[in-house]
Formats: sequence, structure tokens, C-alpha cells
Amino acid sequence: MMNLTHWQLLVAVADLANITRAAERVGMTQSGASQAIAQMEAHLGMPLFRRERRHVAVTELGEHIIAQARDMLGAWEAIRAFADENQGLGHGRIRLASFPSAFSHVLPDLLGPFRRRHPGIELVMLEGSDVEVESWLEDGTAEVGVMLNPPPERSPIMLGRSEWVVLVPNAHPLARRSRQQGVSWAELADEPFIAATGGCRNNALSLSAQAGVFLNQIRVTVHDWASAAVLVKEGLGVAVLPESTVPVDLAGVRMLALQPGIFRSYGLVQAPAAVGAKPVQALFSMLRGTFNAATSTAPRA
DNA sequence: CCCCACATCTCGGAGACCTA
DNA sequence: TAGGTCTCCGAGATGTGGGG
Repeated sequence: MMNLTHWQLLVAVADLANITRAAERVGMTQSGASQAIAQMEAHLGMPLFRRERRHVAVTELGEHIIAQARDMLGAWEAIRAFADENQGLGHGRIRLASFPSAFSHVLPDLLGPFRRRHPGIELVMLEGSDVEVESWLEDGTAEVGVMLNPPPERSPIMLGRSEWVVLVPNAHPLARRSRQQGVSWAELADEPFIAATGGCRNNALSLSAQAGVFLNQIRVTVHDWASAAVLVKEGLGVAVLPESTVPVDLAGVRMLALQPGIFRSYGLVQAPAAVGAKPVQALFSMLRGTFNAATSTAPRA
């Protein structure tokens, strides 16, 4: 059975001459795309692509089929545009406010499908601290925002949950501990510390204060979580950040649990004044479909 | 309408092959 | 030898159709 994604994949492979990048474009994994193409070729009973050394090329028969696939997708886009216009979704604007780490880690993957689905709706990104985001939602500057630990009464779409971890250089004595054994705030009080805020009031400094610990050796304060991780790698000190913001390929750094554990969750909420607006409804409807279908696989941020 | 069995799809991991 | 690309395989998720 072939679905719309299969046809989009076919056209993407023809455009990009690369199965991996075509898979990314249509939101599949590379292996899934490879199998889907093989399946389509089997279904149609003819090879559509030639697998060459560094790329894939369209066969003569494939050219004919892909041309028809383009026509078909074009017709589908026209149908969708008509449906959007009919529902008042042909044009509009959503101002989306978020703190920086969500902008860089979560929102690109999340909003791509919406942009493709509703090209007439403009998405305006507003970057600020978590305090600013809340204020923009209240005064109507933004229609939608990413909130930390959003209250259930705001019916948030939960985007993820992340554990706060301690990063230490591999050469540091604490690096000999197991991850689970972890490190307490008290043990960090006199360590050279790299304070990262991520643009949030919820950060290592506020969390240590809540734990009743004063960090005596703050060497540097940075805005970006990833920068703090790099500074740890350089041996400037230790840092405490949400695990999901730690670069996955960071060598030379050990990650330990913070004891007792602290978690942060974050979700997308609507501004009170925007509830009921059609573009916002369309965005939430699409995202709820995504997250309800796979709540256990919500992306990390 | 619900449940169950079967078919299909998608994913991650492993491995083969090739190039720089 | 490392890195990039593709295929194959097993497992889990999802969709579909039939029976009660």
C-alpha cells in the first residue's frame, strides 16, 4: 500500500539524489525510506532509481512516474489550500514565544510540519526569558508560548521532561563516581562553577538557592546551556544543566545525577486572548495529534 | 461497538560496500 | 582507517477486517 508520504519520498529522492536526505525531508528514517522505495518498486514492478556509488539516479521509467507523482502532489496541495481557505486558515499569523533552549532544541522539529501544512500562516518567533514569555502571553504580545512546568488548567501540550545533571571534566575527582551515585548541591558549593541560565529563571543558581546552598566559586555566567558544557570540557569548572541540553557528542565530560534529583517539564500553552483563534486551534490540533499518538516518544529538549 | 488476529509500517542496529 | 550510504533483519507500533 502506498500513502502520500511514499509519493513525497519518491519526489524528494528524485530532487535530492540521496535517500538519507530525502527521508529527512519527508520525516522518515533512512532505513524506512530505503525499504519504502524498494516496496514501491516491487509494487510497481519496475526500478525507479539506480543506486550508484555516491548517489541514486532516476531511471527512464522512474522519470515518467515521478512526473506524474509531482502532478498528483500538486493537485493535493491545491485541494489542501482550498480546504484551508474554506476554514479561514489560508492566511494568518501566530506569534510564538519561547526561551532560547526550546527554540534551538524542540521547536524546529515541531513547527516544520505545521509550516508545510499551512504555508499561508506566518509563524513569528519571539525569544525571551521564561518570565518574559509568561508576560507576553498575558498581555497578548504572543498567541502561543513555551512555559516551564505549565499548570494543568492551561491545557498544555507537554513537549518534554528533562533531568538536571552535573557535568564535570573527566579529570575531576567526582568523575570517578557512577552516574547514579551522583553529586549533591553541598558538594558543589566550593567547586569552580560555570553558571548557565538558558534564559530561564529556573537555573542552577535559583535551584541551588532553593536547596539552601550558596555557590561560592562562580567563574563565569553564560546564557547558552551548550556553551556551559563546552566550558566544562575545557576544564574551567563544573556546571548543572538540563540533560537534554547537553550536546550528545560531548567527549571529555562526565555526566552525573544531581542528588536529590530535579526535573523540569515544559509545554506549549495558548495565550488567554488567543483561545479560539483558528490558526492557533489548527496548531494545537496538529500538535495534540502528534503528542497523543506518541506521548512516550515526545522529543527531548 | 468491542475484541482479536493478521497485515503492514516504521524504527534502530548491524553489516556490506565504497571513497577520501 | 574513518566516514558516508544503502540494505537487511527483528521488534514493536499501528491499521484493518471479521466475528461476536
